[in-house]
Amino acid sequence: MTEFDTVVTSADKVFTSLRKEIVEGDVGAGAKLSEAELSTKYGVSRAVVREAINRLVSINIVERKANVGARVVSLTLQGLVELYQVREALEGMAARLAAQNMTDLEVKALQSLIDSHSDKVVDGQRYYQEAGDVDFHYQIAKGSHNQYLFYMLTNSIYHLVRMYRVQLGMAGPRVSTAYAEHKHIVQAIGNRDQELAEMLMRRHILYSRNNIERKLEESQ
Amino acid sequence: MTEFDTVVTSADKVFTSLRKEIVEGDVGAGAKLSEAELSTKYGVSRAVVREAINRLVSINIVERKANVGARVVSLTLQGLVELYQVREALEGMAARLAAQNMTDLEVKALQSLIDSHSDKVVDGQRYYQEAGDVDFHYQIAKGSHNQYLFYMLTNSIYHLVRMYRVQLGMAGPRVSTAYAEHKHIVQAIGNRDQELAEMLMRRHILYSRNNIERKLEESQ
DNA sequence: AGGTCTAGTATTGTCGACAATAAAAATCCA
DNA sequence: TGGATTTTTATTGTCGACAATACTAGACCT
Repeated sequence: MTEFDTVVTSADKVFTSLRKEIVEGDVGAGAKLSEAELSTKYGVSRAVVREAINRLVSINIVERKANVGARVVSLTLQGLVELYQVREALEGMAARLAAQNMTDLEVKALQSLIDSHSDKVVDGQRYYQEAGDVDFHYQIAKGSHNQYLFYMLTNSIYHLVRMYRVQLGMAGPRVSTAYAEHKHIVQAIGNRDQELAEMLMRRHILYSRNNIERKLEESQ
Repeated sequence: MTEFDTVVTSADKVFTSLRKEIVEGDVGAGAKLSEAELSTKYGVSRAVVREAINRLVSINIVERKANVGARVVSLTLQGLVELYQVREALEGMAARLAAQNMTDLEVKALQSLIDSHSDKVVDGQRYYQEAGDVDFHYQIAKGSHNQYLFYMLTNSIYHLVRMYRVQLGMAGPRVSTAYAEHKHIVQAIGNRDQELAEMLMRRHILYSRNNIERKLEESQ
């Protein structure tokens, strides 16, 4: 009766569940994914586990070697750098397109989002929760009005980014300064300044990368 | 005995074959992919066809609806624009990174490539073959020394781009001016000018988009 | 006749079993 | 004893059959 009741197959469920476990670190980086094992764990046939794993491969969270098996990707400095370079390119474009294509209503929603999420104020500085950061980037990706771009960011890149952040224990260090950066980006978008919006977003991601990079280096 | 004899499974073969047929237009845009039909055609079980189709989905060449089936994506102006926006972002970054990371040897190879591929000279202008364009972009993607970025471009985006070009009959119009643009990009990379390399590459792709966009509009 | 409901059909989703491959263990030979 | 070779074992790749779902066509009601 509902208009868009998206059909969910069991492979979908296993895929979503596994993705969460991997991203949240319950299944560690580099861990092996045994088809037989998982099929008993989830109470489904190997075929659906296989399909779920293949989808994890397609979003670059898992690697598979023929006749050998699938492993969760391992976190490396090189991998982190590459990921953030791609992210910088794509989110920079997203910000540019958001400045161009967002409706006035969407801009307003973005502004109120950023205000509402600056909850805690300590020492005169506003502190973010991570959820705020996620929502912010999500809305801009959506505001690009580019489905393809939105799809790439939300289905693959954000999960990989979160995997790095979670497993390196980035609970919320840099979040204080992130707020100011977010605010400037929103201003640029509000002014329909595509050039500036892209530039600020790229800087923002670069800073974020430097921060997490430091963490990764000291943990090795 | 060979060092890297990559194992090829039958799903790989079906995937590669289907991808070619789709990109080259032998299987038209919007066409339905019946699992049963394809399994008899290729002489394999439905399972391997299914896996191949799933991989085509992950490349964004095919769409699948649960319990309904898979169809080749249809070519639309909107889709083209979105694709080229993503491409502009990624290849711009690739050019920037190439300027930063390519070895002197790689730069040399790129320069000689561009010279060798300017075969035909008509009316004092050099004309490209399409293969030259492909090789050019491929080498820059590789020269970024970013595996992740390289993977995205060569496994998904380039195929989609080619699909649009082939099915719209872009044999080789704009190729004359493309040569000059390529040459400038190579110069910027040779000078290790990241900023300029990125900017020129983005322009180059923008021009290319305008060209193909015109073609799509008049064909509808 | 128009629309709704029902039965039939075709296609996809899921399953368990078998075949093929690769890693591990055991054997053989210098 | 050390290293290559064979055998074993465990895991993935492939298959055909069955179950579940969505589209189609027909019956039924008002």
